[in-house]
Amino acid sequence: MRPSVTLRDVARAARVHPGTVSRALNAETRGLVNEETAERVIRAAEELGYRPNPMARGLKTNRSFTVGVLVPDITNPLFPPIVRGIEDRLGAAGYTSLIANTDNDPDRERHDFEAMRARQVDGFITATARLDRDFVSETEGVEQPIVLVNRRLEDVSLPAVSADDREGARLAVEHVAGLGHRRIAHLGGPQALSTGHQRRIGFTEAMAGAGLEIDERAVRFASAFTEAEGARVCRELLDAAPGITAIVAANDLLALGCYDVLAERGLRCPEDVSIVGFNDMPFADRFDPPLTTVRIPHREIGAAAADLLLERLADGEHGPRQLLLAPSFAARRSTAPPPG
Amino acid sequence: MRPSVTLRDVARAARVHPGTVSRALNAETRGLVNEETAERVIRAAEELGYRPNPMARGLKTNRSFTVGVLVPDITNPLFPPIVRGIEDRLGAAGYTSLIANTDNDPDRERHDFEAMRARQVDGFITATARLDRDFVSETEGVEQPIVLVNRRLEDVSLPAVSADDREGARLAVEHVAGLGHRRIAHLGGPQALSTGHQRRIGFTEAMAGAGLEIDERAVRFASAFTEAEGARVCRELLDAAPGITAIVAANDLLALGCYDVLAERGLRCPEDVSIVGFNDMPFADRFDPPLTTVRIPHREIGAAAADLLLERLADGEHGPRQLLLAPSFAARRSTAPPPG
DNA sequence: AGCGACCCTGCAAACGTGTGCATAATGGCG
DNA sequence: CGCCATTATGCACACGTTTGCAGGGTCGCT
Repeated sequence: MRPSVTLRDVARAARVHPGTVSRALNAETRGLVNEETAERVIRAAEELGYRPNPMARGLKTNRSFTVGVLVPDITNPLFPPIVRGIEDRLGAAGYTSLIANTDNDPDRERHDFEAMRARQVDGFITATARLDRDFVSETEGVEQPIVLVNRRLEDVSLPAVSADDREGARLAVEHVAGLGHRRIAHLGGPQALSTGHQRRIGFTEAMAGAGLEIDERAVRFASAFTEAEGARVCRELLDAAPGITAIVAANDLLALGCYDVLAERGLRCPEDVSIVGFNDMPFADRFDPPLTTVRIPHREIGAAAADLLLERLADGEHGPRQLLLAPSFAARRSTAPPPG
Repeated sequence: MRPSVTLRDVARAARVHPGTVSRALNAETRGLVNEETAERVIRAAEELGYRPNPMARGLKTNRSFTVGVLVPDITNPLFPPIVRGIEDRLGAAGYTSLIANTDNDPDRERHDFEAMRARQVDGFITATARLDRDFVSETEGVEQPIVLVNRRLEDVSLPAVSADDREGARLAVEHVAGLGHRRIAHLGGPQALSTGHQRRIGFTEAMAGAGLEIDERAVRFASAFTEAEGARVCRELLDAAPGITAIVAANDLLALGCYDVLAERGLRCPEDVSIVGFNDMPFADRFDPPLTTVRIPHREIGAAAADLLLERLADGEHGPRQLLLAPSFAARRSTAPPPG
C-alpha cells in the first residue's frame, strides 16, 4: 500500500474512466452515473482501500474542509469545553479544526489569522474578538465566513454565539440581594471585551431592578481575566469602599483573586464577604470555599457556533445572526447572608 | 485580491518564468537562481502579497506541514498544557497541528488516526497509547513518524517523551513516609496505561526503599483516571485495609475522588488520612484542602515531544528514542503526620 | 424508419506548484 | 578561436481531482 491508491487505480479496477469514478464516489454527482456502475466502482474503491487525496481535491474545489479556531489560550479552563463542542460538531460534518492560541495579542491574532487563510481554511470561529471594531474592519474583505464565540459585537455585523451575560449577571446580583446584601461591589472584566461589558451592564440593571443603589467606588475593572488582576482590583475595592459585603466578579479567575486578598486581610469568605464568580469553570466546586458562580453551557456554545458556521458554509446566509444561550446558577458556599 | 495571486502572477510581474519564481521563493533551491533575479522575484511576490497555495504544494511534495495530535480529551486538565507546548513548538517550525479527542475509545482512535492519514499529516503525536501492543502493531506499516507523549512503551519501539513516573511516585512515597506514615495505600491507575503502570512500580520500589511493607489489600487500581473511579476504589481501599493513614493516588482526579469518600465517611484530610495526588493539575492548590501532589512539567513535555517529531521529520533517525522529564514535588495541605 | 430526448461515460483541460531536462548565455582555458 | 564547464532560465509534465463538453448508445414516439 506504499504508493497510495489513486482514482486511476480504482478506475482501472472497475474498468471505467477516472472521471466516472470521481462522479460515482462523490455523493453530489452519483446521480449522473448508472447505478450498477456506481456500485461496482464503490466496491472496487473499498477493496483497494481508496482514500481521496484532500489536497488534490482542495486544489480543484478551493475547499479544504478545515476551519480555523482562534482562542486566547487553550490553557485557560474556559476554552477546552468550547473547543470540544466545536470539534465534535465539526468532525461529525467532516471538517477538521485548526486551533491557534493568540494570547490576546492582536499581532499574533492577525498573524495566525493570515496563516490560516494561507492554509485555505473554509471558515473561522474565533473567541478573541475585541469590542473595538478593529477586528471587524480588518476582516472586512475576507471571503471566509466568520463566527464569533463567547464574544459578540454591539451590532450584529458578525454572527456570534455566547451566553446571555447580562442575564447571568442578573442572576448573580439577585442571588446576593436575596441573601440580604445591600452594599454589593462589582469586580468587572475588561470593558473592551463583550463579556466584561455585558456583565457590567447586567450588574447595573439588576441592581436597579433590585432597588439597590450603586456605589461608584465599588465598581472597578480588571484589565484581564486573571487571578492577579482579580487580586489587584479586589484590593482597590476594599480600600475604596470598605463597607461592601458582597462582590460580584465578572469571572471565576477574578473571584479566585479575591479569595487571596480576603485571606491576606484576615477576612473570611463567606462570613465577612460573599463572592460570586462567573463561568463555573471546571472544579469550581472544589475550591475553598466552593465557588458560587454563574454556570455557562460552554460545550453547547461551542457546538452552536460550529452549527452556525456549518450553515454558512453550506448555503448562503441562513439562520439567526446571533445566539444567546441561557445561563443557570450554581449556589455554593462562597456566598451567605451578610454579617451582622 | 479576490482571485488569489498565484505563481504565474508573480512570474509575469517579475518578467520571468513561473518555474524560476518557484525556485527563487523556495529557500532550498534559491541557490539555483541568480541573486538579483531572486531579489526581484521576492520583491514582486511581496508587492503582490503572494501566498503559496499549500494544497498545490502538498500535492507535489506529499507534505502538508501538518501533524496529527491525538489526546483522550482536551477537557481533561492534564492535556491543555501539553497541547499548548506542542503547538507552540510546532507553530514556530511552520507546522500546524490537528487535534482529535478519542475519549480513549480504540475505535475512535483508529478512526481519527486514519482520518488524519487521509488528510496527509506528516506525522503524529499521540497521548493515547495503551500499553498492550495493539497500537504499535497497528501502526507498523505507517510511514509517518509517531511520537508518544505522556505515555511510553515497555520497549523503545516508539519514541516517547513523558515524565519520570517512577521517580514521581518515589517522591510521593518518600514524602508521606517522611511524615511518619507506615501504612500507606496506593490508589493506582489503569495498568494498561504506562502512567498507571510506572507509578505503581515506583510506589512498590519506594516502599521497599523506605523499608516499608506493602499490604496487598491496600493496593488497588482504578479503571480510568476519573473522580468517580477514584471514589469507588477509595471505598474499596478503606473497606479492605481500614488501618491505612495515607493514600498515594496515581492521579489528581483519583485523589479528588478520595476527598469525597473521606467526607462521606466523616474522615478528615489530612488529620485522619493524608492524600497525595499526581500531575499538579491547574488549580490543585485551590482545592480544599490544597492538594499535595507530584508536579509534572506538562508544557515542556509537549514541547519536547514536538521537538522529537520535528527531528524525525527533518532527517532520518537521529536523537534519543525516549525522553524522561524530571518531576518535582508540591507539598501542600492534604498531607500531614499520621494521627496518634 | 427516422428523429429527438435522454442517459451514461469518456475526454481533456484545468487547479497551483515543483522539478528533471534542455537550452541559452557566459567565462575560462588551451 | 573553439570547446567545455558552469550558471541561469525556460519548458513541459506531473501530482490527483473535478467538471464542462461531447459523443455514443438506447428508447420512445410519430
